[in-house]
Amino acid sequence: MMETRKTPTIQDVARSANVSTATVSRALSSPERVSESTRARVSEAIRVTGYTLNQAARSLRQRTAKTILVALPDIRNSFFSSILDAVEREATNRGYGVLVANLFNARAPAQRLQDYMLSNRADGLLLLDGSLDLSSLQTLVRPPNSVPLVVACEEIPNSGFHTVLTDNLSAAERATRHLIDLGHRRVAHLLGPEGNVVARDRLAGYTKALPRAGLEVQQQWLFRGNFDMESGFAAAAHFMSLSERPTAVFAANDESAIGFLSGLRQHGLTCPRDISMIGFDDLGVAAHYTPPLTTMRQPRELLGRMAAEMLIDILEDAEHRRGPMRIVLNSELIVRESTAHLPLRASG
Amino acid sequence: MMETRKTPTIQDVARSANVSTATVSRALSSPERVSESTRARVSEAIRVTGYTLNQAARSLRQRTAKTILVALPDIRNSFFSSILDAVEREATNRGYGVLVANLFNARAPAQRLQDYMLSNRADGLLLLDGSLDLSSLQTLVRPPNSVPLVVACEEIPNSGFHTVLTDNLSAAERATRHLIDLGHRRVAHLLGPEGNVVARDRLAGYTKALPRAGLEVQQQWLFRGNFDMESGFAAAAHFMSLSERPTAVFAANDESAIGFLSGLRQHGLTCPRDISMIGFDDLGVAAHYTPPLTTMRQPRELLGRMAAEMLIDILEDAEHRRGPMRIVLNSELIVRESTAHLPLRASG
DNA sequence: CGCTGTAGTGCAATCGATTACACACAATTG
DNA sequence: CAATTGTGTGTAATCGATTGCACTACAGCG
Repeated sequence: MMETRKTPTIQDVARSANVSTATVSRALSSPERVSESTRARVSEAIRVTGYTLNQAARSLRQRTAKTILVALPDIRNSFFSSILDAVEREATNRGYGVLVANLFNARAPAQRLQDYMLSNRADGLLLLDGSLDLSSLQTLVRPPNSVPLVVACEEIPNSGFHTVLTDNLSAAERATRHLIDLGHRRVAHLLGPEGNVVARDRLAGYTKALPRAGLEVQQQWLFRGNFDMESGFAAAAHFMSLSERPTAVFAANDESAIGFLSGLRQHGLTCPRDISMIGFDDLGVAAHYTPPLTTMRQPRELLGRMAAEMLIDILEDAEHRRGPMRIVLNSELIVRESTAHLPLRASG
Repeated sequence: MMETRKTPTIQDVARSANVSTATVSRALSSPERVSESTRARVSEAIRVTGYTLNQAARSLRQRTAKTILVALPDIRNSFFSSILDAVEREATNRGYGVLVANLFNARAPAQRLQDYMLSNRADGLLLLDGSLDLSSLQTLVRPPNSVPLVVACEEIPNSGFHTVLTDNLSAAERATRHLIDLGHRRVAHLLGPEGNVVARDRLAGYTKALPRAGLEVQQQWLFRGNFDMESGFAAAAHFMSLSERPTAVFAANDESAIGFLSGLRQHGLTCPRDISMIGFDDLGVAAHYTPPLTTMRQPRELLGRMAAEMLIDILEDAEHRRGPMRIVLNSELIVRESTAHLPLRASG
């Protein structure tokens, strides 16, 4: 057989098919420009030589890596890993690779992203973290760098970046109203991380729902949280120390809701007997928690897919002058067993 | 300022520093080979021009992508996303990018990996999935392809591949013994997916522990499972249909354990009052489940880190003739509240 | 002084694909 | 029939960095 000690190149294919390298290249990337018979010869030669494209060479010439960079605050977070999953699917379908950058505890996140993008390793950036410095992102996005960027899940205010997210404010309002509709009047909110835009919107939704029911926002019923179980767990201790305790809590996300319930359990309280709890996200575990968690389901798969679609559309359409795009997806109330009518409560 | 309409290249830097491109390149990759003063001039020129390396060009020349490919069965699975997290950390520290390939439901997984690897997009493959076809992997690993490969978490029997995993068999044995030590004599096992090596080892550990306590393996106490919550949930229904019910279950992983408990709850049974349950993995949610889950903790972060280390070590040491490496990490029993002494049970 | 060794640098080839341009030939048109 | 258009292919430049080889200058040595 062929005595190819090295990876076969397009040259080898050309030789084997008795055509020029230009023809081989064209047969690969624009088959319609090559005659039927030549195409067949090239295909056969590729088979015989076992040729595979050298992506580095193509990238160098075309200034395109066929790769997107997904930057996320924390891969371990089940919410983000679902998104990543959807993004990877869509990207793969469209022939793109997915490079991941975990920003959690990273030293200079913006710098890292910049290095990645400017070194031609990725063609576009999908940012799932709203906490980055606006000005360094703008440096990236504006000429001469002109990095294609889509922000998903989170949002960067006043940035004009393309964005895909869910209706956090209105969903939070609906979540809160769900509790109110069940008769609860003392409704607390377990906050997301300070400074986080999503957390801010969910708080805003909560804040908006209360007065509509004639209720007031009470500062001591805004529990500090951080989107993770530990912070929810800690908030439960705070809850216990309150003289006048809420009968329902709207948690900024499922993880913190679960942490909170876990903390409550330590103190002998049970959900929904002693307290109603609604979360946000509908993580996989929400349906199987004890009790199954009422929550606002975010369409994670859709969100990830649309974000990837948007970014790749931008990449493949060099003339994207259609202005900033913004897609808002709707969340859905999933009622399970962690919320109950107030009158149904046995006294604690 | 500089009227650079295009990304500055090493040529621009060379011109600005008044040296040759060769010198600039050396200043970047082997600074000790360049004089102090030149080095300073180059640094300054890089600053002035805003130069960033074109990774594609370097890859082409050096036949190195500075990237590893991580292939996993399902990113959404919290276990794998933790591993991915650790891998990403380690890779980043060592200057490598991480490309992810989600194999879940993928059409031709082996083919996809091969395409990735042979197209010079990644230098090495970190495989977190043991279900791939051995022969296609061997094609990849053996000359002339010679793709550096490390298998982690799972294992591919008789493959001779480098492997990092945990002591599944002995850990499963300890888990089972924990239940036995608590006085349980009717101990069931919620299986992992059929054909999965890890699941097989955990079953083997379970099978080994029983006779040591004078117990027999009962076929009807081996519940079908699939490492996910849904399968655990379904297994609970099967459990309920049993005439003689076990008093304790060792689940092949936490997810299925949670699904099982969730199913049990639907039937009015409570853990640990009616049944003791031990899981495997110690997912984040295990500590905050109701009840907090007793489980075998796998050192996920360590495992991910070591796997990445091993792979990158191999990549950077071309002469790795030291034979197949195999690292086995120990799992740790974490006792929480889902397991209880048999005598302490109130009758169901 | 002449010889050798070494540090520092430059020249130019190279990695493997893409693509602008040129060209040959066939088909179509006025 | 000449001119024009179109189709299919080849030649060679190009992308941007790395690196083998050659060279200079100077230090150390006998």
